[in-house]
Amino acid sequence: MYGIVDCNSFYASCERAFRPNLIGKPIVVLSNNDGCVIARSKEAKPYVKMGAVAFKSKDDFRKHGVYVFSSNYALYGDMSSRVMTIISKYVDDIEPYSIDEAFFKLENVSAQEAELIGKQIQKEVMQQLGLPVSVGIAASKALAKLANNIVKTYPEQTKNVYVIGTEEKRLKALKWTPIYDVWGIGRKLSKKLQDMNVEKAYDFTLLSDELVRSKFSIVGLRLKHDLEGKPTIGFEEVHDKYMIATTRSFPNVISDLKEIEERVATFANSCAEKLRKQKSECAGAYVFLRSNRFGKEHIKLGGMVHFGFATSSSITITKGVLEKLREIFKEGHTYKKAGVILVSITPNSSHQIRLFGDENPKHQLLMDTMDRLNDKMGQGKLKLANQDIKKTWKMRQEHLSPQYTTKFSDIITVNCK
DNA sequence: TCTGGGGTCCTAGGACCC
DNA sequence: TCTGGGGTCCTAGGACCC
Repeated sequence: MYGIVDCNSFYASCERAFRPNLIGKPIVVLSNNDGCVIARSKEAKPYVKMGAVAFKSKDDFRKHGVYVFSSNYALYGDMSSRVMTIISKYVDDIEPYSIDEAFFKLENVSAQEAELIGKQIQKEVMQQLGLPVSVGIAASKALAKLANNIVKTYPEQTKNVYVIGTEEKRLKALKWTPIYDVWGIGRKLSKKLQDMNVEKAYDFTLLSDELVRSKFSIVGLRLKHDLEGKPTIGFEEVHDKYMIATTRSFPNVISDLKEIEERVATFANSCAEKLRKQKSECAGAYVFLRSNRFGKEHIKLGGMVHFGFATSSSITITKGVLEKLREIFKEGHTYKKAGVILVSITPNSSHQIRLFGDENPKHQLLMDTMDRLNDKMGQGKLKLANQDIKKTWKMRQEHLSPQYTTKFSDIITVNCK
């Protein structure tokens, strides 16, 4: 059987785990730059829409006593890995799917046993981390997702765990689930399906394989089979990232190339650090620049750099990216967002040596040293000279909570009487 | 003043190879 | 009169997910 564990309102729950006085209170967590709402506790859902723009919602927050947090990824990332560790103890295989979700596999268990395991996971995560989770279990990943939706809708009746263990339950679940709630059916596809009179997940499974294949490609067909209870969407082994990106919006628009270069150099450097962390190299990078998508101007520029060999050197990557940036840059426009995306990523253990034009081996030593120093002394202590040195770009984070679990100075003190 | 960021997978078409 | 077949790699774009 396949299962999925999904943390409820994960970011909001992480904040609450260290602030018990917020139990039962509405909480929202904002995106980078405190831009918009990306997580809401159950209590906040009636008052705040997902994606609500923070500066426009201030009055609403005040009116309903909503507690507001900036996103604290050091905290969420650490809590996430603790959740994953607990799940691993109970299951035969685990596939972390996102920061707050993981699929798992159970071999040779009955529906009753599976439910018991689900309950144990739920209980231990709550006890050890104070995080509420929903568990869905079924014969395939898509059905497990469906079961999870049922839990989210009926937390009391299901007691946070639901198993689709019989054919009868499978059909009931399919007939209950609107097509737009099916995992893998987004806005575009649900519109298309509704035009074909497919309202429920069940209706989708009634279409012929040929029709689904022709209209929704192999992806749609796999989903259909998964919903029929024939597990088709595979269990993915954890692998290194195929793509690594650092992209940011600027607080204000920028039109000066020099300023953009500084920012982009920092993005490239941050990508290179992530790349080295996963022990990979890349052979290319994409750099892009674009205007404010809410403004009058609509300009999107971008270009691909090929390094000619696989590298993880910040120097090589930044240099290539900046050259490409200068090439694509157009004077006389205002830009709001830029980013760097590394592609053609391969493990550094299989580095292909080039007869001509490989990288200077000294880069590797220098990067190792930089990484070690930055690890020890704090991120960004050592930078490349083309990064933003004098002017520091700070993310707007007016409601940031402490790094309770990853920083010695932020560990909370508990008084035991 | 202010509107997020980071990923995956698939398809179609072009260029090329034998 | 007729004009093969099978394949790879790359890129851009679209759809989706959290």
